[in-house]
Amino acid sequence: MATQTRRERERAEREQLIVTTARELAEAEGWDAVTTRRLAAEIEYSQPVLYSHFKGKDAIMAAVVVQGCEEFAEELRAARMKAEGAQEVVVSVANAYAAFAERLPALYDAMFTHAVDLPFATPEAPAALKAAFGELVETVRPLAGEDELPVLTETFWSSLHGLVTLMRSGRLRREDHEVRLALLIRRFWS
Amino acid sequence: MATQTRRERERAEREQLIVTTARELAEAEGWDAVTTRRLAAEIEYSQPVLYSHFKGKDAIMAAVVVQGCEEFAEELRAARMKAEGAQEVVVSVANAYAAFAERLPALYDAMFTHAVDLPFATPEAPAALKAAFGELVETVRPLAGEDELPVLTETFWSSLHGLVTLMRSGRLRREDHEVRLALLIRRFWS
DNA sequence: CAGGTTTTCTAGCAGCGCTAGGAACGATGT
DNA sequence: ACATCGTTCCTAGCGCTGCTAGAAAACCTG
Repeated sequence: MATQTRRERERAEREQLIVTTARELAEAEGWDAVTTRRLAAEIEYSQPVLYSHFKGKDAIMAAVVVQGCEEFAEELRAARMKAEGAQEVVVSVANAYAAFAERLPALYDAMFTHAVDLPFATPEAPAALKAAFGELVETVRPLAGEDELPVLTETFWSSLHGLVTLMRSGRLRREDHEVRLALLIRRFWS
Repeated sequence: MATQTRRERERAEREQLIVTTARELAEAEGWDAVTTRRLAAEIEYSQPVLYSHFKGKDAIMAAVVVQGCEEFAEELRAARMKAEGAQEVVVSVANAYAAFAERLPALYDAMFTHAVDLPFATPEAPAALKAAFGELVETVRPLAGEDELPVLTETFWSSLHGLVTLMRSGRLRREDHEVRLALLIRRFWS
């Protein structure tokens, strides 16, 4: 009876350990280093244990993405709350967005670059994803004007995403990042 | 004497065959299908032949990218030339950009998403890359105003790139693509 | 302590990028 | 015309990948 609940708890803890370890390993050495063998060694279990929790490596990455989106949404929310005035809010959120991608590049890649088997722009999308997008919607809302809000948000999001990814992959000079970000906001919202 | 030149020519032809086949295979079945074994089978040679032309798989992809950039630059140039008036030119080039990414998604991914070992935002960048970016610069120039031209171009490019990649990876609803593109241009250039 | 269930591990498959070593080919000198 | 020498090419194999079947170990229960 009680043993059953303990087992379930331990199992849940181990599942969380897998997700956390995968994320840390990816952040430390890149997703290429996150092999099932390596991951199993890090959590001090054998390989097949991973498959008793997740369908495969992609499912582990998807779990990392979902948890990452929760954090991401929180950070965007904090940035949105601490600023006042529509313009300042946009600046604050955009900076938080870029800072997140800069601080956790592997996580960001998994969330928005790698092909993870998750529904995105549909009602079935995980709550965390919708929450993160929702923060952007709320950021854009006061400045939307007559444009349709979701589409405008998607467009602004795309621009931020483009800046972040092209810089991270070495296609843009890093030293001009702040200039580009300021430029984008000015062109977009004035 | 003459045999030597014939051999060199045949060798060059085979190298081109490798690049072309890699690109077609990637476009038809995705980059995951482009394994060295599969590629060797397609060109009807054994695996090690690939390594007598290229250092490794990454080098083959890099060659595909460079050739792809040449085509890309040409298409952008054509789009820029056929339109008149700064605004119309931007619309034309932006549409050509998005159409290229839509028509050749695997190539586009290799060019701007995958980590290919090529210098980008530096003087050592391949001419084809600089040519493609140059087309965007010329597109932006008449509308630059007091902003610095290269940085403004990078920012606009990033926005296009973000739109294209997020849509292609299923993060954005495809049916709103034209609306987003129009929105971006209006927000950016008026 | 024995029985039965659940959990975990060992070992292996097919495929990956890449490479060493020998076989087969083709141009050359007699 | 033939043997020799270089070059080109392929066979076979290494260590790695994600993933899985079946044996082994650990565990709770009676």
